Amino acid sequence: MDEVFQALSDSTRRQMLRDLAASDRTVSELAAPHPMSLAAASKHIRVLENAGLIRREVEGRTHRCHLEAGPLAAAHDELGFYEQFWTSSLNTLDRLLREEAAQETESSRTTSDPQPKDD
Amino acid sequence: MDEVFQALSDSTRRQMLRDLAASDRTVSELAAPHPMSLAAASKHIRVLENAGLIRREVEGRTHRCHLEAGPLAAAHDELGFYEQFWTSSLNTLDRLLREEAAQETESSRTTSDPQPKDD
DNA sequence: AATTTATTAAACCAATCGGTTGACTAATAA
DNA sequence: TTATTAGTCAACCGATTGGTTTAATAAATT
Repeated sequence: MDEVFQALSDSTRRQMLRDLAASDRTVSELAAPHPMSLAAASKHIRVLENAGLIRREVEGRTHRCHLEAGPLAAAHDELGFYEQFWTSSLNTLDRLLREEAAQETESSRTTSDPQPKDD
Repeated sequence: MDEVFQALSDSTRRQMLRDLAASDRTVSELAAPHPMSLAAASKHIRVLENAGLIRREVEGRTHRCHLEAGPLAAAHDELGFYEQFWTSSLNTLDRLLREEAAQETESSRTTSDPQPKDD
Protein backbone atom coordinates (compact mmCIF):
# COMPACT_ATOMS: atom_id res chain seq x y z
CA MET A 1 0.00 0.00 0.00
CA ASP A 2 2.87 2.35 0.78
CA GLU A 3 4.21 1.76 -2.71
CA VAL A 4 0.83 2.43 -4.30
CA PHE A 5 0.30 5.79 -2.64
CA GLN A 6 3.93 6.63 -3.20
CA ALA A 7 3.51 5.91 -6.90
CA LEU A 8 0.39 8.05 -6.99
CA SER A 9 2.12 10.98 -5.31
CA ASP A 10 3.81 12.14 -8.51
CA SER A 11 1.79 13.98 -11.13
CA THR A 12 3.88 12.59 -13.99
CA ARG A 13 2.95 9.09 -12.91
CA ARG A 14 -0.69 9.99 -12.36
CA GLN A 15 -0.78 11.37 -15.89
CA MET A 16 0.70 8.14 -17.18
CA LEU A 17 -2.06 6.18 -15.47
CA ARG A 18 -4.64 8.47 -17.04
CA ASP A 19 -3.11 7.83 -20.43
CA LEU A 20 -3.14 4.11 -19.81
CA ALA A 21 -6.81 4.34 -18.93
CA ALA A 22 -7.44 5.48 -22.47
CA SER A 23 -5.41 2.70 -24.04
CA ASP A 24 -2.29 0.61 -23.63
CA ARG A 25 0.89 2.54 -24.37
CA THR A 26 4.52 1.82 -25.08
CA VAL A 27 7.23 3.33 -22.90
CA SER A 28 7.98 5.96 -25.53
CA GLU A 29 4.32 6.84 -25.87
CA LEU A 30 3.96 7.21 -22.13
CA ALA A 31 7.08 9.34 -21.98
CA ALA A 32 6.25 11.61 -24.90
CA PRO A 33 4.03 14.18 -23.10
CA HIS A 34 6.53 14.74 -20.31
CA PRO A 35 9.42 17.22 -20.48
CA MET A 36 12.13 14.87 -19.30
CA SER A 37 14.55 12.31 -20.64
CA LEU A 38 13.32 8.92 -21.73
CA ALA A 39 15.41 7.38 -18.97
CA ALA A 40 13.60 9.44 -16.36
CA ALA A 41 10.21 8.45 -17.73
CA SER A 42 11.36 4.85 -17.82
CA LYS A 43 12.10 5.07 -14.10
CA HIS A 44 8.63 6.44 -13.43
CA ILE A 45 7.15 3.52 -15.32
CA ARG A 46 9.25 1.16 -13.26
CA VAL A 47 7.84 2.69 -10.08
CA LEU A 48 4.31 2.16 -11.36
CA GLU A 49 5.16 -1.39 -12.28
CA ASN A 50 6.70 -2.17 -8.89
CA ALA A 51 3.57 -0.83 -7.23
CA GLY A 52 1.55 -3.26 -9.32
CA LEU A 53 -0.27 -0.45 -11.09
CA ILE A 54 0.80 -1.49 -14.55
CA ARG A 55 1.76 -4.68 -16.33
CA ARG A 56 4.32 -4.80 -19.10
CA GLU A 57 4.37 -6.98 -22.19
CA VAL A 58 7.59 -7.04 -24.15
CA GLU A 59 6.90 -7.14 -27.87
CA GLY A 60 10.14 -7.18 -29.78
CA ARG A 61 12.03 -4.08 -28.76
CA THR A 62 8.96 -2.22 -27.54
CA HIS A 63 7.34 -2.62 -24.13
CA ARG A 64 3.56 -2.33 -24.15
CA CYS A 65 2.14 -1.14 -20.80
CA HIS A 66 -1.29 -1.99 -19.50
CA LEU A 67 -3.19 -0.52 -16.57
CA GLU A 68 -3.59 -2.89 -13.62
CA ALA A 69 -6.52 -1.68 -11.54
CA GLY A 70 -6.31 -3.93 -8.51
CA PRO A 71 -4.14 -1.69 -6.33
CA LEU A 72 -6.18 1.32 -7.39
CA ALA A 73 -9.29 -0.45 -6.15
CA ALA A 74 -7.55 -1.19 -2.86
CA ALA A 75 -6.49 2.43 -2.44
CA HIS A 76 -9.96 3.62 -3.38
CA ASP A 77 -11.40 1.27 -0.83
CA GLU A 78 -9.06 2.45 1.88
CA LEU A 79 -10.08 6.05 1.29
CA GLY A 80 -13.72 4.98 1.18
CA PHE A 81 -13.43 4.29 4.88
CA TYR A 82 -13.48 8.05 5.44
CA GLU A 83 -16.55 8.63 3.32
CA GLN A 84 -18.60 9.28 6.44
CA PHE A 85 -16.49 12.37 7.05
CA TRP A 86 -17.30 14.14 3.85
CA THR A 87 -20.90 13.10 3.31
CA SER A 88 -23.20 15.35 5.28
CA SER A 89 -20.95 17.28 7.56
CA LEU A 90 -23.56 17.67 10.28
CA ASN A 91 -24.55 14.05 10.25
CA THR A 92 -21.00 12.95 10.73
CA LEU A 93 -20.56 13.46 14.44
CA ASP A 94 -23.82 11.77 15.17
CA ARG A 95 -23.01 8.78 12.98
CA LEU A 96 -19.54 8.44 14.35
CA LEU A 97 -20.70 8.36 17.92
CA ARG A 98 -23.28 5.73 17.14
CA GLU A 99 -20.82 3.54 15.27
CA GLU A 100 -18.31 3.93 18.04
CA ALA A 101 -20.85 2.90 20.61
CA ALA A 102 -21.84 -0.10 18.53
CA GLN A 103 -18.22 -1.10 18.18
CA GLU A 104 -17.64 -1.17 21.92
CA THR A 105 -14.88 -3.76 21.58
CA GLU A 106 -11.88 -1.71 22.65
CA SER A 107 -12.51 1.51 24.54
CA SER A 108 -9.52 1.59 26.83
CA ARG A 109 -8.34 4.86 25.37
CA THR A 110 -9.55 8.15 26.81
CA THR A 111 -12.55 8.63 24.58
CA SER A 112 -14.12 11.97 25.21
CA ASP A 113 -17.59 11.83 26.70
CA PRO A 114 -20.30 12.60 24.19
CA GLN A 115 -21.62 15.89 25.38
CA PRO A 116 -25.15 16.75 24.27
CA LYS A 117 -25.04 19.87 22.17
CA ASP A 118 -28.11 21.94 23.03
CA ASP A 119 -28.07 24.36 20.17
CA MET B 1 -2.72 16.35 -4.70
CA ASP B 2 0.92 15.33 -4.71
CA GLU B 3 1.14 16.23 -1.05
CA VAL B 4 -2.01 14.28 -0.21
CA PHE B 5 -0.85 11.03 -1.79
CA GLN B 6 2.62 11.58 -0.42
CA ALA B 7 1.16 11.95 3.07
CA LEU B 8 -0.87 8.79 2.57
CA SER B 9 2.16 6.81 1.44
CA ASP B 10 3.42 6.23 4.98
CA SER B 11 1.72 3.66 7.18
CA THR B 12 2.47 5.60 10.36
CA ARG B 13 0.55 8.54 8.96
CA ARG B 14 -2.27 6.36 7.67
CA GLN B 15 -2.61 4.90 11.15
CA MET B 16 -2.78 8.39 12.59
CA LEU B 17 -5.61 9.23 10.24
CA ARG B 18 -7.43 6.08 11.30
CA ASP B 19 -7.05 7.10 14.91
CA LEU B 20 -8.33 10.57 14.13
CA ALA B 21 -11.36 9.00 12.49
CA ALA B 22 -12.27 7.57 15.86
CA SER B 23 -11.83 10.86 17.69
CA ASP B 24 -9.71 13.97 17.88
CA ARG B 25 -6.29 13.37 19.38
CA THR B 26 -3.45 15.37 20.82
CA VAL B 27 0.04 15.07 19.39
CA SER B 28 1.11 12.80 22.23
CA GLU B 29 -1.93 10.59 21.79
CA LEU B 30 -1.28 10.29 18.07
CA ALA B 31 2.37 9.50 18.71
CA ALA B 32 1.82 6.93 21.47
CA PRO B 33 1.21 3.80 19.33
CA HIS B 34 4.28 4.34 17.19
CA PRO B 35 7.77 3.14 18.08
CA MET B 36 9.59 6.38 17.44
CA SER B 37 10.52 9.60 19.17
CA LEU B 38 7.87 12.21 19.83
CA ALA B 39 9.78 14.57 17.56
CA ALA B 40 9.51 12.11 14.69
CA ALA B 41 5.78 11.68 15.23
CA SER B 42 5.43 15.44 15.41
CA LYS B 43 7.00 15.67 11.96
CA HIS B 44 4.55 13.12 10.60
CA ILE B 45 1.70 15.19 11.98
CA ARG B 46 3.15 18.24 10.33
CA VAL B 47 3.15 16.42 6.99
CA LEU B 48 -0.51 15.53 7.43
CA GLU B 49 -1.29 19.12 8.35
CA ASN B 50 0.55 20.54 5.35
CA ALA B 51 -1.40 18.18 3.10
CA GLY B 52 -4.59 19.59 4.58
CA LEU B 53 -5.56 16.23 6.04
CA ILE B 54 -5.75 17.44 9.60
CA ARG B 55 -6.47 20.68 11.40
CA ARG B 56 -4.81 21.64 14.64
CA GLU B 57 -6.27 23.57 17.55
CA VAL B 58 -3.82 24.77 20.13
CA GLU B 59 -5.30 24.47 23.61
CA GLY B 60 -2.81 25.70 26.14
CA ARG B 61 0.26 23.56 25.76
CA THR B 62 -1.49 20.71 23.98
CA HIS B 63 -2.37 20.58 20.29
CA ARG B 64 -5.65 18.88 19.51
CA CYS B 65 -5.76 17.37 16.00
CA HIS B 66 -8.88 16.91 13.94
CA LEU B 67 -9.41 14.97 10.75
CA GLU B 68 -10.03 17.11 7.67
CA ALA B 69 -11.75 14.97 5.06
CA GLY B 70 -11.74 17.28 2.05
CA PRO B 71 -8.47 16.10 0.51
CA LEU B 72 -9.40 12.49 1.23
CA ALA B 73 -12.59 13.01 -0.72
CA ALA B 74 -10.59 14.51 -3.58
CA ALA B 75 -8.19 11.57 -3.62
CA HIS B 76 -11.06 9.11 -3.40
CA ASP B 77 -12.70 10.85 -6.29
CA GLU B 78 -9.54 10.76 -8.37
CA LEU B 79 -9.22 7.03 -7.87
CA GLY B 80 -12.91 6.63 -8.60
CA PHE B 81 -12.11 7.54 -12.17
CA TYR B 82 -10.61 4.08 -12.57
CA GLU B 83 -13.60 2.27 -11.12
CA GLN B 84 -14.52 1.05 -14.59
CA PHE B 85 -11.31 -0.97 -14.61
CA TRP B 86 -12.05 -3.08 -11.60
CA THR B 87 -15.81 -3.57 -11.93
CA SER B 88 -16.53 -6.45 -14.24
CA SER B 89 -13.29 -7.15 -15.99
CA LEU B 90 -14.83 -8.38 -19.22
CA ASN B 91 -17.36 -5.61 -19.42
CA THR B 92 -14.69 -2.99 -19.07
CA LEU B 93 -13.44 -2.66 -22.59
CA ASP B 94 -16.92 -2.54 -23.96
CA ARG B 95 -18.05 0.07 -21.46
CA LEU B 96 -14.97 2.19 -21.99
CA LEU B 97 -15.47 2.32 -25.70
CA ARG B 98 -19.08 3.30 -25.29
CA GLU B 99 -18.32 6.00 -22.76
CA GLU B 100 -15.57 7.34 -24.93
CA ALA B 101 -17.91 7.53 -27.85
CA ALA B 102 -20.58 9.17 -25.73
CA GLN B 103 -18.08 11.69 -24.43
CA GLU B 104 -17.27 12.76 -27.94
CA THR B 105 -19.87 15.49 -27.58
CA GLU B 106 -18.82 16.61 -24.07
CA SER B 107 -21.99 18.65 -23.66
CA SER B 108 -22.99 18.05 -20.06
CA ARG B 109 -21.30 16.59 -17.01
CA THR B 110 -24.40 15.31 -15.29
CA THR B 111 -23.75 12.73 -12.62
CA SER B 112 -26.58 10.51 -13.76
CA ASP B 113 -24.96 7.31 -14.87
CA PRO B 114 -27.56 4.57 -14.85
CA GLN B 115 -25.81 1.31 -15.49
CA PRO B 116 -27.90 -1.80 -16.14
CA LYS B 117 -26.54 -4.26 -13.64
CA ASP B 118 -26.77 -7.64 -15.33
CA ASP B 119 -24.67 -9.85 -13.09
C1' DA C 1 10.04 30.13 42.11
C1' DA C 2 11.15 25.69 40.52
C1' DT C 3 9.79 21.77 37.99
C1' DT C 4 7.40 18.96 35.12
C1' DT C 5 4.78 18.42 30.76
C1' DA C 6 3.55 19.13 25.77
C1' DT C 7 5.42 20.29 21.81
C1' DT C 8 8.47 22.27 18.40
C1' DA C 9 13.24 23.57 16.59
C1' DA C 10 17.68 22.59 14.96
C1' DA C 11 21.37 19.95 13.53
C1' DC C 12 22.61 15.76 11.84
C1' DC C 13 22.46 11.14 9.30
C1' DA C 14 21.68 7.45 5.88
C1' DA C 15 18.47 6.32 2.37
C1' DT C 16 15.46 7.47 -1.24
C1' DC C 17 13.76 10.50 -5.09
C1' DG C 18 13.55 12.67 -9.42
C1' DG C 19 16.30 14.11 -12.62
C1' DT C 20 20.60 14.11 -15.72
C1' DT C 21 24.15 12.01 -19.05
C1' DG C 22 26.56 8.40 -21.40
C1' DA C 23 27.15 3.72 -22.40
C1' DC C 24 24.89 -0.57 -23.44
C1' DT C 25 21.67 -4.30 -25.55
C1' DA C 26 18.63 -5.90 -28.68
C1' DA C 27 15.30 -5.55 -32.41
C1' DT C 28 14.24 -3.40 -36.72
C1' DA C 29 15.17 -0.99 -41.13
C1' DA C 30 18.35 0.85 -44.69
C1' DT D 1 26.17 -4.89 -42.87
C1' DT D 2 25.25 -0.75 -40.88
C1' DA D 3 22.45 2.40 -38.93
C1' DT D 4 18.51 3.53 -36.39
C1' DT D 5 15.19 2.77 -32.86
C1' DA D 6 13.31 1.26 -28.15
C1' DG D 7 14.51 0.75 -23.90
C1' DT D 8 17.39 -0.14 -19.78
C1' DC D 9 21.55 0.38 -16.83
C1' DA D 10 24.94 2.73 -14.13
C1' DA D 11 26.90 6.56 -12.16
C1' DC D 12 26.16 10.85 -10.53
C1' DC D 13 23.66 15.07 -8.52
C1' DG D 14 20.97 18.00 -5.38
C1' DA D 15 16.74 17.81 -2.72
C1' DT D 16 13.72 15.36 0.20
C1' DT D 17 12.48 11.76 3.63
C1' DG D 18 12.20 9.49 7.97
C1' DG D 19 14.56 8.93 11.71
C1' DT D 20 17.77 10.42 15.68
C1' DT D 21 19.45 13.54 19.67
C1' DT D 22 19.86 17.64 22.09
C1' DA D 23 18.03 22.06 23.06
C1' DA D 24 14.36 25.53 23.42
C1' DT D 25 9.63 27.35 24.44
C1' DA D 26 5.67 27.83 26.85
C1' DA D 27 2.00 26.18 29.82
C1' DA D 28 0.64 23.74 33.91
C1' DT D 29 1.82 21.94 38.47
C1' DT D 30 4.04 21.92 42.80
